[in-house]
Amino acid sequence: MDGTTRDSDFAPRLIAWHRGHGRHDLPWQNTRDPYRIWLSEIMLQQTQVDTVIPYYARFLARFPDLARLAAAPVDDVLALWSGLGYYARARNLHQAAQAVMTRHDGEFPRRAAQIAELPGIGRSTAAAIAAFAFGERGAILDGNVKRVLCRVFGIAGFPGERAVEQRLWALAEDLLPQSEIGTYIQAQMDLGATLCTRARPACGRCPMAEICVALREERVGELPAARPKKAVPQRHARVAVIVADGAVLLERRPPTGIWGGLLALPEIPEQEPDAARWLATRYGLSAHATRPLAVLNHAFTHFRLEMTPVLVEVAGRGHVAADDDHRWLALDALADAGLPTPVRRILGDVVDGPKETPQRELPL
DNA sequence: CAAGCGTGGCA
DNA sequence: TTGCCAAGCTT
Repeated sequence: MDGTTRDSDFAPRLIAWHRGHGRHDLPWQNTRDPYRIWLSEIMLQQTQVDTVIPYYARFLARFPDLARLAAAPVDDVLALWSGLGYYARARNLHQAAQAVMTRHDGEFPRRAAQIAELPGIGRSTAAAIAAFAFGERGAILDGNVKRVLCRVFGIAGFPGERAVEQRLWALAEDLLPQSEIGTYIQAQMDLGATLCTRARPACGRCPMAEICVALREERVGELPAARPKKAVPQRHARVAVIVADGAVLLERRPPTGIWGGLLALPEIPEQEPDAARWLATRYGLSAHATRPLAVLNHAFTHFRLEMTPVLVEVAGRGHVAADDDHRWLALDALADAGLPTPVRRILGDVVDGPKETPQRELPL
């Protein structure tokens, strides 16, 4: 080696490595069905393979093809997405399916440029779908590729920053092989996910070891540069678990913001100390018992939330209608609803009793 | 164009 | 316990 990393070395090394060491049996591989490939790419956005696998199987069992997805109520789609996070992905997936039915006559578009016009599909995801399903030559730039390129080519700066990202896109385009594009793209993801991992990468087994700038300069631990630190705000919410006839009252979240469009527990305003009075004013229901439930802390990427649930038992459902934004959900049917994870946990505790936490016996 | 958007795993 | 971030997109 002359000490320089040549672009022309990159793709051949990667493709050769992939034959013996890549992943070939993931549930969304060995198909050219754009629907299955698309679904996998959306679920895998900011989400790791092991997390996605069970969701992917359940989703396909319920929605085996694009037409059935398009025809389903969005609540059914959200129910299958419940727990996976980034729920805009599910809403966009559903809208995109309907767009393919109406604007493309049910035929999934074949060109990356057209694919990228569908909601929830950006440049990288469009290129991946076009490559896997139709063999179109195009670059992707996901977290795996960014990490590998930053290390192999010694690129400093936070990859989320515009200038660095533009440089990475240009590099990714330059590195594209002329053929075997699907294999190449999968190989990039596999290398990043299995060897060139964020923590403790397996440089000893890496096909890029001989040409990797970060390895040669002992900067593997520094590249890619970390995201700039930011203070994470702490928020609080008091929520009502209103139970009547074995069902709990859920309220739809606004379309934008956290858990947008999902069903969740109604929030008791901060300035209203009396839960029972709030219940009467807000819903015309009268509580015959209220009791506090276990406080739950939930961490998001960009803030922390302390949820204080209050159990409110009411004699009947009163005049609270099950309109589009309100539903009485049977407590034995939690699995069927699109609920955020902390809400699912709180309701699970109401049904099963709170998880036993090891504690000393209290002296009497 | 930087911020908003979930959840779980791992150090 | 806390911090960090993973097969990104939208606004």
